[in-house]
Amino acid sequence: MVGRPVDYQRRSELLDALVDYAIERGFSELSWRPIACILGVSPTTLVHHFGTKEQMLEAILGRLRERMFAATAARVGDQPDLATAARAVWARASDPQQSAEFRLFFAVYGHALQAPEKFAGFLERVVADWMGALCDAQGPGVDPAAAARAATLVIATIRGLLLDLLATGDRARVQDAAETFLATLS
Amino acid sequence: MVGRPVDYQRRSELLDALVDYAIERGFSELSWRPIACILGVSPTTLVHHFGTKEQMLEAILGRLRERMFAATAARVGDQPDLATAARAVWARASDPQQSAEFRLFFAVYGHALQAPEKFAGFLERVVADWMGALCDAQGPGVDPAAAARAATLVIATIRGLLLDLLATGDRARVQDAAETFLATLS
DNA sequence: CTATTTCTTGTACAGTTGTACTAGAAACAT
DNA sequence: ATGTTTCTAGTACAACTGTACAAGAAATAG
Repeated sequence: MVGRPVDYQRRSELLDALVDYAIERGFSELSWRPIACILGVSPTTLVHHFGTKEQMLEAILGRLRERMFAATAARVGDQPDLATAARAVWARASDPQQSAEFRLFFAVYGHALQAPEKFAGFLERVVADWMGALCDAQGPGVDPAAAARAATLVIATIRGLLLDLLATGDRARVQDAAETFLATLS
Repeated sequence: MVGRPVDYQRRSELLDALVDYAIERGFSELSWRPIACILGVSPTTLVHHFGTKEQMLEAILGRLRERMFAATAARVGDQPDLATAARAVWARASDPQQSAEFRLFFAVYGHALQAPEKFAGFLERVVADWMGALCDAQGPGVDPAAAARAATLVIATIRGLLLDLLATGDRARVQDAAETFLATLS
């Protein structure tokens, strides 16, 4: 006998709702009961689909990373060089519509830095994913070390400026600095 | 009658121990009982000196900021220009001995971005403090807008590179990028 | 139909959380 | 010494945490 088949789509839909919830309410508000209440299901249902809370967190971070990386990698992939790729990344990152998403991103980042064992998957990819995309954007002819150097600087500067923008909301000053930086790339 | 005087020094010593504890154990492990256990006092003693947990957090963040800013501002103040000031800041920030401190810093930063009301004091100063110091380092003769632009970029790049270094541990690549950036300042 | 497995829910339990309360010890002014 | 205030500790409590368990409904294969 086979029995009722596992409903992977159900889990995937719940996971998307979980990520939305995390973006809205914040990383520190991830408890079974409040989440279940908002999603309109019972806590047991979430436990059934995601196992332990740690596994749920891992699933949320994975899906969040997929979403964020896919949204920017799509823009970066088509760009001819590093400068325009960096502009595309900054354009999306500094978009007010994405601010909640990036606030969650930095909350997870900070949390991960204080519990590296639990967030090894996140920490391994949080830089590497973008490094790959931004090195590719520079074309095959560039010296690998120089490409890595440039990509590292682009990632760091954009993230640092984003930290500033999200903390202060001083868009004029931060955007001014961003354009100064982006101008040095071309 | 006057009664027993308030022991401010006692509170200050406890606060320093609290900051040490937070740096060691992490921002998410700040509960009365575990802290009290490590400090060798009763939870009630902490409640007596710091009131509510929210007030304790505020006190910890304030003392942490004092410590970190004092340690770097001392180095920055004596520097003749922005380039050497930035080098001094980066030298301290990337020092492995300070890694736990900065891990806590970014954990708080991420947490604050998702609860701005609760961490208004932190968010107001997290950029402004350094902006002031780094604008001063450029001397009085520089155009204020240009100075703000340069200071913003220095803060953002250093923090972004630090995020990378703490996440990946790839000191060679990050230090390489840092030197490239610092070279553009002079 | 039956058997089997998944899905969902409600309940229960032990551990942790912040904090209020009580009470004694300690330190001051008079 | 007395009165008053702070300091410290112990206890208690209600809320919340993750998660285990039991039971019914739903979906499949035979």
